[in-house]
Amino acid sequence: MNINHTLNEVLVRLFRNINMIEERALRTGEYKDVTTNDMHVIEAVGMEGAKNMTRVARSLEVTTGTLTIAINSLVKKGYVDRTRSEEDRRVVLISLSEKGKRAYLHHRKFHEQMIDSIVKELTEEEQAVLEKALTKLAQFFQTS
Amino acid sequence: MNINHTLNEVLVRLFRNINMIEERALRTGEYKDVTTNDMHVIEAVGMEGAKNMTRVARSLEVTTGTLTIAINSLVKKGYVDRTRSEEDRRVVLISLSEKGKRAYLHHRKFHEQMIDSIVKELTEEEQAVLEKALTKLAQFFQTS
DNA sequence: AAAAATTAGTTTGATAGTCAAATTATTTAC
DNA sequence: GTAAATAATTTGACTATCAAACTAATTTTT
Repeated sequence: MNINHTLNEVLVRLFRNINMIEERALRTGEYKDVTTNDMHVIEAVGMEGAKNMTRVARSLEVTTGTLTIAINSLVKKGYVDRTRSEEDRRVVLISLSEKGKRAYLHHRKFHEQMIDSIVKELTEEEQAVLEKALTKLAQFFQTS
Repeated sequence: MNINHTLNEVLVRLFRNINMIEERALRTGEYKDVTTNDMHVIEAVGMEGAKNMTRVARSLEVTTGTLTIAINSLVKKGYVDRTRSEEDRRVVLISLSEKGKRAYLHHRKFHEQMIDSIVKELTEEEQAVLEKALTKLAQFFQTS
């Protein structure tokens, strides 16, 4: 009961504030103009060369219309390059610009620091336990 | 490295999908018309009698203008009652209607089930580790 | 090879959520 | 009793989202 209560408190606070928290941590210096949403798009576009709109939209679980709007803004801000495919001229290829790649790595570093700050306090056994618990949590969400 | 990677994967997935997931779980039956945002407002209004706009807005970290919009919608949907204070007629008091209270409890039950489904799979030692890790995570967010 | 169907992406029209700044109504301070 | 402060709402602007209409290009059918 007590542990449940504490866990619930922590989880509720994390869930409620997660976007705000992450945004606050990420929107610094060079990346002031990147929203959390922009960052998710940047992550989905990824570092491994160009992807088409449909593929990225599907991975983000939004419509291509929604992605078009997001990409318009990211192109204007200079994080994403957009070109038409030569093989199939219906297809639009999007990829990260140099600035976009820097933002991607900045974001990834934030995540790595976050994980490190947790893991470094735990023994190996404890780490294994944590992994098990989080996997359970992810499963709960997938099936409910 | 390996554990770090797994932890990152799980956390990233949880963070990215948290709103969608919670919304899907909550918008059922009687509560089809409640958005995640509505639910956060309902939670902030709470069960312990009337609160004024400024107080609730501050606890949600939004402007009172934003809260006014949200409350307009929740009043229209029947989840929140709005009255003017008699002592100070500038003040607007908001509280949960009966329907609002039911929605609040529905939401809390979701969280409790979630916590139970995690905790019941873990030994007491394991529970302690999870709590420790999540507390660290919350601390990381508070200081970064 | 022309017409029809499909596919990729954009645009449009609608809704929700957000903020800053202007406005209204009321209370407090001098 | 006027001025200042406070509480809330309204306004105007922006982002995010979807479904549906639309445009352009490719593939399939006949």
